[in-house]
Amino acid sequence: MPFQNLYVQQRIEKAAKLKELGFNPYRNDSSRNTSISKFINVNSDVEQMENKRAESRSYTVAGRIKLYRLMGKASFLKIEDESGMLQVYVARDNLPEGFYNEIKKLMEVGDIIEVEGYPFVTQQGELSLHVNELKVLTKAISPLPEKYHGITDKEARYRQRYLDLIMNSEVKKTFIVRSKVISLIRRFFEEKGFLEVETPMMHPIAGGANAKPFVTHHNALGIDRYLRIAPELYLKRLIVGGFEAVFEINRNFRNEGMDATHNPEFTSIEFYWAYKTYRDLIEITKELFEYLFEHLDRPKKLPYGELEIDFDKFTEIGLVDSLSAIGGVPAAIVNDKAKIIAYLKERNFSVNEKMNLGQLQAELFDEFVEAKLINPTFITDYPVEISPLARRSDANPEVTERFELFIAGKEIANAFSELNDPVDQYERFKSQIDAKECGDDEAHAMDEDYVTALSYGMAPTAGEGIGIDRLVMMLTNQHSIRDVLLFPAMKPLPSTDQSENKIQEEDK
RNA sequence: GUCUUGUUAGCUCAGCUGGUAGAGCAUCUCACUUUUAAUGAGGAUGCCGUUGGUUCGAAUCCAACACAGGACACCA
Repeated sequence: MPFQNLYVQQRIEKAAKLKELGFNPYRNDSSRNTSISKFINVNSDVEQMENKRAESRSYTVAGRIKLYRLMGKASFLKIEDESGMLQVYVARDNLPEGFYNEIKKLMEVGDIIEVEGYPFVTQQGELSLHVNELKVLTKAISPLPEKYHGITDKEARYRQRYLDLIMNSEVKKTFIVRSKVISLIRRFFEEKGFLEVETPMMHPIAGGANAKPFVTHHNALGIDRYLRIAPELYLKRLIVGGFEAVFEINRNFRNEGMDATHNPEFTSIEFYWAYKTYRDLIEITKELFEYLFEHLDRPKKLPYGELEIDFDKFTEIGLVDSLSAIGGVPAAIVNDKAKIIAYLKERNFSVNEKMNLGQLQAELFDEFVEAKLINPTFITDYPVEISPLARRSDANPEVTERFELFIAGKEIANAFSELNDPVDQYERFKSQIDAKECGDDEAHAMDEDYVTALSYGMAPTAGEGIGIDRLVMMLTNQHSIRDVLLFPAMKPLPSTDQSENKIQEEDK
C-alpha cells in the first residue's frame, strides 16, 4: 500500500481539508496568462518607479512552490515554472477576509499554485509579485527533497528523473541541449536535401552491426522478431530504390553490458548519400560540427573534464600512420605480424597469435593511439580485415575507404564508402555465418533479402553513423551516458506490492 | 564478468574498538505583515537495503543476496 509514510499522510489530510473548504486540490481551471521569465522581463522597469510598484498591472502566473517563508500575517514564496523562478508576496489584508488564515497552512513546498497580482520590488531589491488572488492548482502529497542540498543520490536521480528535474536546474539544461542537438542535426540534413525516413525497429534478421540483439515475439505471425541493432541495411535498400540522400535518427537496441558509455537502447543518426564517397563524408561531418557550434552558441574550445577539446582543429591521419606518429610504436614494425606480436608481448599485453595483420594493427591502435585523440581526429584507411562492410580502396586494396572520428579519446562516428558488389556481399555474409558457427554470437546473419536488393544495383554510396548520446556527452561535459538519457536503463527493484507479484506469477 | 565503494528519518549526512540511533533541512504546535537556505521557542518522526550467522547483546563483526556508484575486462 503506497502513501503509508507519515509525511504523505499529513499532506493527504491537507488535501482533504482543502476539499472541505470548497477548494479542489486538483483543479483544472488555470487562467495563467504569462510565464515567469516574461513577467520578469516585462516588469524590469518597476525598479525605476517612484514607489517601486505598478499596481495598475495584473498578471497571472503559476508554478511549483520551491520555498515558503511564512511570517504570521504575510509570507514569501518562490514559485518556479519551466521558464524560471519568481518571488511572490502574499499578505493577509490583500486577500478576501479569512482566506489567508484558512489556506496558509494547507499549502506547502511542492504544491503547484496560481497567483494573480501586480509587480513590485522588495526592500531587498527583488522584483516580486504582490498577490491579489491565489489558488492551489495541484496538491503534492509527497514532500520534495531538501531545499538546499536537493537530491544527489544517483540512483534516485535516474529512477525518479522528475525529482532530479525539479531539484537540479542544470539537469534540465543538459536535456535542452540534447533536444537542440537533435533538432539541429535534423535541420542540417534537411537543408542539405536529405530525406528523413523511418525504417522498421522490429527486424526478422538483426543486421547492420556486430551486436547481440533483443528478441521479441509476434503472436499473430507466430514468429520471433529482433529489435534492430542498426538501420543500415534498410536505409541502403532505399538507396537501391532511388532515394539519393536519406537519414534516420532513432533508437538502436543492443543486448550487451551497461556502463558509462553503453545503454541498451541508444540514439544514433545514420545517413546514406548516393554518388558520394567517404571523402565527402569527412567534409560534411566537419560542416555539421560547424553548424552545431554556430547554433548552440558554444565555445569552439570546449572543456571536457580535465581536457580541452579544440573543435577548430580537425585532423586526419591514416590508421597505420597514426600508430607511429601518435602512438609512438616504431614505424618499422607496424606492417609485420611477428614484430607486432613481439612488441605487444614485451609490454605484457595478451595477444591472440591467430590474429591477422589488420586485427593486430587495430590492437595497437586501441592500446596506444585511441586515448590520445583529444581534438577531433579522422582515422582513415582501415584494414580490410576489420571492415567487412566497407569498400576497398582502389589505390590500395589492403585498406578500405573508411574513417572513424575520435574526440576526447572516444569514437563518435563510423563511416565508409559502401560495399555495393552483391556477390562480394553474399560471400562476406557467408563467412560471417562460419564465424557464427565457430561461436561468434555477434557475427552478422545472412540477409538474402538485402543481397537481392543489392543485386538490382545500388549506386556508389557513402554512409555514416554518429552516436548522438556520446556527442551530447561531449557537448554538455557529461561523463556518463546516463546523464544524457532522461530515463537510463535500470534494473527493476524488487516489488513490495504483493498484487504485482501475483500478476507476474500468473504470466509465467 | 572481475575488483572496489556505498545502502541509517521525506532529503543531505554523522554514528570510533559491539551496549538498544543522532544532526541540519523538511514536518507538527506557538510567535512574527518586506523575507532571501527568513528568524525565535517547543514537539513528533526510523523494517539502520534483505536474509542468515557469531554474541548475553549487532546499524556496528562475518557470510550470502539485492540495488547503485566507480574502475577494469568484454563489446563497437
